[in-house]
Amino acid sequence: MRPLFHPSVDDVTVEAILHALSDPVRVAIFSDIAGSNCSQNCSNFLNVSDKAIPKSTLSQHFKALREAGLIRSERQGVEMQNVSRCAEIQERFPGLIAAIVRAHNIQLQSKPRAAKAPKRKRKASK
Amino acid sequence: MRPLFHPSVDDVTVEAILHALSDPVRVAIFSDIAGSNCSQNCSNFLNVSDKAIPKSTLSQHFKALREAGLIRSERQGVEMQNVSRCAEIQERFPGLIAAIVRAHNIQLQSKPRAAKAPKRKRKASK
DNA sequence: TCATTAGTTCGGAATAAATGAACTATTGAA
DNA sequence: TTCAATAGTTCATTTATTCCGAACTAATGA
Repeated sequence: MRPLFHPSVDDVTVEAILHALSDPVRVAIFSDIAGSNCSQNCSNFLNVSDKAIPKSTLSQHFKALREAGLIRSERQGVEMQNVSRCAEIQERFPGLIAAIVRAHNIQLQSKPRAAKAPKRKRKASK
Repeated sequence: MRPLFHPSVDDVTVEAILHALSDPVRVAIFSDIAGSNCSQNCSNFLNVSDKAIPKSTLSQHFKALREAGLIRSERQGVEMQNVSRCAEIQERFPGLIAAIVRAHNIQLQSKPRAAKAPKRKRKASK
């Protein structure tokens, strides 16, 4: 199997980071990984934000985080260990990750139930 | 014409903000609006990041910024004036917007030419 | 070797974004 | 008032992304 791609920190873009963390599942996963000092495997997140997530979808979410430069994934035996790359990103974009994680926590506290983005209110005419 | 929708600051989500600013055109527009103290109309941005943007697309970008709670748009005569809602968001998510704008500026300085995702195989000159 | 576990990749359906064309609102001039 | 110009929005169609079940790969242990 080809090795997983990890961008150099110099190739990491703000856009990619924001896009990766603009998904409620991914920001929850990343926030968890970044907040723990030990590495986390994927299967720990088969249930995030109170709903089951298919493992193929989970895998894509991890890929998005990885290719945005937010995490580093390394196979360790039969499972994958994921650690955050906060320290590197902090050097390139000081305060960015911390501010996002902090804002995410504030939101969790203010709205314990609804963490989703505002959906379209209008019904499609077709 | 139905009035433009602006979410209450309490309904603003981190996800929506990050999603809105994960697009290179939108973050450029927002950064410009947030950095200037006078309001800006849409047409000022028909050329952003060295490429022409169709006005229908621009309109959608402004809508995205507006519905994420990042800007407030008000018609003034024949044109639309846009101001940032940084102050409100700062109260809800302290430091978030500032960190993103700062990171965006850092990226502009480090890569004055390529602001897009790293698709092409270009030698990284570090 | 085979079974199990953990994750990736593939392919098609569902969803979202980009944009030319048509439309709406406001202003100013005739 | 009527017409033209300007500034944006909305619609409809094309294009790109995302989701997720099924099939696949890699490591481990019996």
